[in-house]
Amino acid sequence: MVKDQLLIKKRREQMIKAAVTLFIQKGFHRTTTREIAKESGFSIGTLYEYIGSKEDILYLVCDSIYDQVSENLKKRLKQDVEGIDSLRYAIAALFRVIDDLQDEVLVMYQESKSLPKEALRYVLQKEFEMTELIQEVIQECVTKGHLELTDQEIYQSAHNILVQAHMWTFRRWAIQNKYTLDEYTEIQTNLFLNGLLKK
Amino acid sequence: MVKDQLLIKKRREQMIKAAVTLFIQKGFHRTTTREIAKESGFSIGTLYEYIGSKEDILYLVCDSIYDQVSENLKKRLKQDVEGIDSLRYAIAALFRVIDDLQDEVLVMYQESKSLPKEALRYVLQKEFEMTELIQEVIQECVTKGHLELTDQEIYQSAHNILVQAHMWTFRRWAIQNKYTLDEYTEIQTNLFLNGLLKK
Amino acid sequence: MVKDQLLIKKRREQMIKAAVTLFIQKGFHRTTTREIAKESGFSIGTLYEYIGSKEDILYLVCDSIYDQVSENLKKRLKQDVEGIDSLRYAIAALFRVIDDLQDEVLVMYQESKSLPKEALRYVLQKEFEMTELIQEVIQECVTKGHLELTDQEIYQSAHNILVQAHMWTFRRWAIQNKYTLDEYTEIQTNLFLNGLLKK
Amino acid sequence: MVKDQLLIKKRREQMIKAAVTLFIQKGFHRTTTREIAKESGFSIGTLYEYIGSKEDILYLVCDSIYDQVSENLKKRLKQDVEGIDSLRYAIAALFRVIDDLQDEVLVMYQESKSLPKEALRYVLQKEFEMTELIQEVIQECVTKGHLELTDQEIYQSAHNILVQAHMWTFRRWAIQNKYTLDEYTEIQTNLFLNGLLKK
DNA sequence: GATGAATGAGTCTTCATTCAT
DNA sequence: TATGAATGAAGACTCATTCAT
Repeated sequence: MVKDQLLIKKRREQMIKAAVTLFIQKGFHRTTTREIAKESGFSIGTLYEYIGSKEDILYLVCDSIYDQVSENLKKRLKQDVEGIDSLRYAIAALFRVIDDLQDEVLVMYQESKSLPKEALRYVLQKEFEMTELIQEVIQECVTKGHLELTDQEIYQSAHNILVQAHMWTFRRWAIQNKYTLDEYTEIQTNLFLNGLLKK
Repeated sequence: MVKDQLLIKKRREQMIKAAVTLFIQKGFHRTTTREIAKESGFSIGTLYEYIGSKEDILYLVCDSIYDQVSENLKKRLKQDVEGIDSLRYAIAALFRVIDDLQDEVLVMYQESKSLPKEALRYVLQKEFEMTELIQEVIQECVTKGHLELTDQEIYQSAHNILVQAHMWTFRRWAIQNKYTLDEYTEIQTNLFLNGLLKK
Repeated sequence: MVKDQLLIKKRREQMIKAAVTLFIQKGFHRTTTREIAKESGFSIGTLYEYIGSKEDILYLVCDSIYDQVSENLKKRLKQDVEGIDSLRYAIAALFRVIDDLQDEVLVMYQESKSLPKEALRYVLQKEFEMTELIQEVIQECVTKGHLELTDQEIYQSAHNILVQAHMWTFRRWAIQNKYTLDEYTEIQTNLFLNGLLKK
Repeated sequence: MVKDQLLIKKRREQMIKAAVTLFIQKGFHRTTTREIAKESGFSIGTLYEYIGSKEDILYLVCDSIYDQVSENLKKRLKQDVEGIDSLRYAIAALFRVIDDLQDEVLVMYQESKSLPKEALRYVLQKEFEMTELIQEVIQECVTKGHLELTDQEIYQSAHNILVQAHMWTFRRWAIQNKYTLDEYTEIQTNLFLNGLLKK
């Protein structure tokens, strides 16, 4: 196996990019390691200098996607917004991040089940942490008195919002030709908030 | 190919049952036709008397699941409930149906993407029709003045409800150990309705 | 896997014959499963209907050779010969059997080390049993008073005789162009016996 | 390719040592060049500065083992022993040398067949020369009248003795847990000589 | 002289599908 | 109708060897 850490990083990025492209087109199982190597720009031998098995690629892909989503989301959440708008803003931010990484997210949604058990657990953990980011924003709104929700409702709302973000990709056939991302964001935010605002 | 229609039906049901069991355990791609034949109780030769290719099995499975969900849901929706409760009732019914067919729904969620294009279109069409069932219930509430929603909101709400039903299965790792189906139903219904009721 | 036991036996015999031919020529590791299939007269797919892995073939080969050697030897040992001649006869019989199965024995000598652990143990056990056959003949001569040997000497003599039989194959480059099997048998018998006869 | 002869010698010795260790553990074919390089303490690139192909390593190993055995044996044979004892002594010396280089000898026994033809011939030549060393000792005993043997018997006896020495390694599973090297030496010497001494 | 990243031919093995019985 | 033996294309992965630095 190759030693140069920088090279490893570079090559793996090449692989991940190639893999996402191919997984989108044909799914994980129908994509061959040779195809990934070719799309990555190197030989099958070289591919295996950087991974141990085909499943490793799927893992790298999932891991990288989470990191990207997470990083981008955190970057956006830093903005200083107050009150109920902080939640509005968070939802919009999340939706936008997912929209930007649409293909990647879709791949992860469809293929992560093929991960070996241990890796799957790890990936689910990341999904959990992402949900918590949203949960915290909601919690803050509740704490500050802008929303009135039970703990269970907070927890479930966070999951709902995340799934609604993912929905934008995995149900694109039903949604994306109906409205733009901005419209979608507004509709979902309204549906969600109108019921939660104190009356 | 076999001609006796009754036999065809019987054999296909055997296959579908076997396939669902196996797809749940190992996914479509990791399940072999031989395994399906064995689990079905007949030989690989016989299997191919009733299907043309492995993908046909996946199609049969998906088709059958939709029919079951659809049929069960329609049965439940027949109940005569009035006003906003009709929607409450519809949500509960949907959630219950999905819960009953949990494994099947999960398989469809995870594997339908492997369907050949034509078959996928057909299956999505069924998903559409299912959404319309919910949409109609919402629409009725709006028409009758129990809810105030734009057309887009109606459309999106129907999708949301359906996805929330599916969520109960594909996010079970995060939800099913938190609350029972009844609790889940109540939480989701509250979150949804409290915002939609006229104030 | 194929069910018809008779067919399994037949196919495996084909495989074993093909494998011995090839292993002799190029050794186990340099022989591919495809070559074995081809030489056996069927496709690679069919080959794997009758074995689980390449190592299985080696095991089948070794097992079969032992059975052949053993069977042939036992057949020959049945002859009714008395006194010290029973030993002379046994040695000659053993040498002849090994000579008949020269290639097979050589393969086993050179390749059995590549057997997976468990299989190796099993094969060594068979080698042991074969040695015991010789040991018994010697023992009988001692018991009857034709030879005077300690237990250790009996044990070691049996091993020596067996190795001398194998030697005829694995040292053929030094021996077989010097004398015929009959001559070899006589020389070895003399060298061995002349020292053991009571003086 | 490197030119410094001293360095070549040093590097090759490192390689041989590493290779023997690994060949013992896993055999020639299952050992990779990378592993040999690593165990040798240098890179795969460096390895190929000192050899042309993997087979070269096997050749170096075999050649080196013969040289060691041969050298050690000759050293021991120098002792001044007279009469039949010279043969006793030679046998003991040979057995001891082989015992000292047990692993190496075993490797050679099991793997030399994988040598390319030309190299194999060369190695067999060395084996021949080694046999001749023993042959000479026996011949001397015959010439001096201590033993009475035909030429063929002399030739074969030398081979027998050598194979008995090797047997100590390749049949260790049956012998080494029965008696010590000294006991083994005594048994074999007795079995051999008692028949050859003039009566 | 030493390094180690890159290569790709070659290997074992799987599995959907066919077809004679 | 049912069976299951036969097929071979295709896939994951290995490893001896090269060569630019």
